[in-house]
Amino acid sequence: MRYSPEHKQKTYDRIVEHAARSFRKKGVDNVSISGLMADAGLTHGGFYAHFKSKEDVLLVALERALSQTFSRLGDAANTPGGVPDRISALLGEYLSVLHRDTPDRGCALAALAAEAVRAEPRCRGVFADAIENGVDLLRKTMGGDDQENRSEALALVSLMVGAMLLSRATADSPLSTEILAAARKQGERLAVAD
Amino acid sequence: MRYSPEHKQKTYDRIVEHAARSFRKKGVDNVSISGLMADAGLTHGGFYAHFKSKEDVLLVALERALSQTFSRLGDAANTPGGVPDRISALLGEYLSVLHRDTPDRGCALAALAAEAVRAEPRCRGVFADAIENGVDLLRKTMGGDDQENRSEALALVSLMVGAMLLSRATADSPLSTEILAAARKQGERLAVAD
DNA sequence: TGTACATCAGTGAACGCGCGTTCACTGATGTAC
DNA sequence: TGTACATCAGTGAACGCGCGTTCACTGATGTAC
Repeated sequence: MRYSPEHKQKTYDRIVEHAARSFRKKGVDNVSISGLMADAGLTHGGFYAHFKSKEDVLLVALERALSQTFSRLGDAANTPGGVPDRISALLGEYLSVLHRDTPDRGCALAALAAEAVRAEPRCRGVFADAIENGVDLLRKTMGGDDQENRSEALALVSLMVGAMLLSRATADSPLSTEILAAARKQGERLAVAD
Repeated sequence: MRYSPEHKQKTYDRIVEHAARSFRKKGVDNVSISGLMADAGLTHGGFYAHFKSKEDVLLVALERALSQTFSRLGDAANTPGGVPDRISALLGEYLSVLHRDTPDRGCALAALAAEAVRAEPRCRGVFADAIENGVDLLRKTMGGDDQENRSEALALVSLMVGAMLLSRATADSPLSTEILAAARKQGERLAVAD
């Protein structure tokens, strides 16, 4: 079956999209090549026409997942209003119960950072780029661009990712939503105070 | 070989101690029962004289790891000086390059939260207790105990865990130590400001 | 005190299973003439 | 326009491997008498 010129690209995209979701939902080691290909409507052997290894698809899937997350956060931060409103919208989007309960569509840093780096050290470069993107987005949203601003943005990213991680780690306790609310509140304080 | 009365307890402790380190170092799925028992100087079959399953030892190992971490943090916070000094000592202990580079001896929330909850939902209870312990320690260190204080403590725990996670996820980039420094600085601001 | 027996932590072969990867093959479509 | 051939995305059997768990067994020590 020799397919139309853009067919292979479409298949590739389909595999990456399913991989980006599965890895975030199940963790690196609980995703199998067979499962990924079945999700994409294919059989396992064909995987190697697109990727050299499982680690390769992980890397590409992480990039896709992270760029989708930043695109969504950028939209949220584009809300009308002043700096406090925009910061509040961005934090509200990230630190939501919906985000907590749909890790397969959410931030790959919160879902996968520890595992992915263990499985494939090259992930560190992808994560570093993603964090810089997050810092840029936050600095633009906060306004100003001095050194203090960068330190605040780095801490805010850490706070957001950490709160999502801990909220998921306690998902059946009242603590879970309490963490989200506390991170929103203190995050706003960090971002808005001079 | 029937052993002396306290022999079994010693073996159990030895397995749990090695498990607590291996899980943090390698992740849940990359620790094998055989490896664990070999670390403890035993063969794999004997594992089931001590635990019902791999998930059971994970649960116990997490409890041990977390209680060791809090004991160390409590010592650090017991430094002489005022509230800012104690907060600074606690943050400095947690947000250190040493902690980043020795996950097998460090905080299990930063190393394992995402994976462990996926592998064994009962871990959520262990993590919730640990976070409450962290919050208690921070509130005592900050002084005061009103509602705002609790919100600050929850955000500080999230900031600390998130910063450690991201610092490890970027361990070969300049960003890694920048994250640790930013979290120390902004963490002190959060804790000390009223 | 001496002897027979019960205990049970630890051994190591065996189990069924799913994994990542390889490979000979298929067959619809693009290309050469 | 028609025909022969090359391409290569996708198929599915097979590979070697390590896993968690089970189980019949061992043998040093504690207990019963």
